[in-house]
Amino acid sequence: MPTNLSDKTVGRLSLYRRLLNSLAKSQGNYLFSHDLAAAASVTATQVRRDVMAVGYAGSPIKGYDVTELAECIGRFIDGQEQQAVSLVGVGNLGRAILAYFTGRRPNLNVVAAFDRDPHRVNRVIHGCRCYPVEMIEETITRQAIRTAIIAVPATEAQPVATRLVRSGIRGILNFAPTPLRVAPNVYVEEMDLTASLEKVAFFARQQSQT
Amino acid sequence: MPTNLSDKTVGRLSLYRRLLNSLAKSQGNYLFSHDLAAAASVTATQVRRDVMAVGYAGSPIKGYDVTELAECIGRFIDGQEQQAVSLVGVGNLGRAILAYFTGRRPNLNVVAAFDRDPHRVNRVIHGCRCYPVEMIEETITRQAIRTAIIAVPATEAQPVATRLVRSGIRGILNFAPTPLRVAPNVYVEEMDLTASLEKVAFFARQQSQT
DNA sequence: TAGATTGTTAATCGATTAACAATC
DNA sequence: TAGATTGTTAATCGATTAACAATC
Repeated sequence: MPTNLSDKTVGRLSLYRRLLNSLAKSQGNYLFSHDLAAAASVTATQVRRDVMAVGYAGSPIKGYDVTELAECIGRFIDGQEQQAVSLVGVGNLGRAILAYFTGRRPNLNVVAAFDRDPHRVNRVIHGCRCYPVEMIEETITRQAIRTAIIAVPATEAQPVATRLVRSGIRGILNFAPTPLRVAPNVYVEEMDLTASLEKVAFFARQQSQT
Repeated sequence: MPTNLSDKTVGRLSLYRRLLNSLAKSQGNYLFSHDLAAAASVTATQVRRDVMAVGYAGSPIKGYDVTELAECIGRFIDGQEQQAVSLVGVGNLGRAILAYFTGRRPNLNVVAAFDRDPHRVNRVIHGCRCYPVEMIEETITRQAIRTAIIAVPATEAQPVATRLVRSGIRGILNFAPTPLRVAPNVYVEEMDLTASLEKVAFFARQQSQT
């Protein structure tokens, strides 16, 4: 119902859902906001605010029904039907991403992978069919795929992104170490491993000096 | 010199440095703030603010000297000596991370990897020696490593993090899909691939509906 | 009821953006 | 000089946090 959810809120909701599923086993079927907050490393108020955003109401005595809340978040994030994902770049990182997501989210499947290397195409890798990059437009349009993961070298990321958007992609998870410029109606999440590791190294150094 | 740099600022600086190195080849040796801004997908004011933070001064006529600025940022982020990194978890994702960082940053090397699986230990993978997890404390303490990457299953992430911090680790890049709770003097960067992909899928769905 | 939690509003905090005098 | 950019301050924006009445 709330149409404008922030980036961060959606990320936290995704995390809550997973935590709920694992907490339900160890703890009971009811949780208070501070239980969930502790598991997610956020504040209890933040949890209340986020849960409120999906329109689920807890009880002041019992707290939140774990099963119902998880389902409610699921309906909210996943929508009605299954969502197909495509992957461009089946190198070391691309294959690891494929393996990572295989069977992890039932409603979120990588159904098509693309690569330039002739040795990788026309094979099934981690249960996903790998096509040549020339077939990006045709495959994505035909299967009406809206989400893509980019795991190609930095120099190729922008042209690939442009082709993807032209084919109908509206959300991109970008592992290439360069920012993408796309139309404003396309959501891009940058996963810059180099920048992240440098940040960690920087603050680690700073901490150990004090 | 500026002691309190924000998380995001350091990340952008890391990006600028890489962009500068590649821009220097295609463009000249001087760049204006809006050139760098366009490449990094931020505003020119943001670039000026960030550059100012590392203490480098540009010229109103020439702009920024690409080589000098890149070196200045490098000195700032990397510090004086090389920085060693450790990796825990040499599964699909761990190996891809190893391959990714090998030779990419000269000052940032993964020098020790750890795994529970006897088939993976005591081997050299992508140029990095792999030890059994029992040797975490000894190895990290002896080599005075301050930075670590966690790529183990969610259930093992917290105990691994605790051991790492006890051994002297002060910065963690966490790929395990669960938030870590550590002492406040330890910097943790969460890399939650599942949450990121769900975010992308969510906004892609929302965009294509409008 | 008393107590702890809930949904929700108000205050705070920090980062981003806009604006402008100083500079070459 | 005129012009475009710089460093830097002030205004804006948004998210987080704190506070509180309502609820079981």
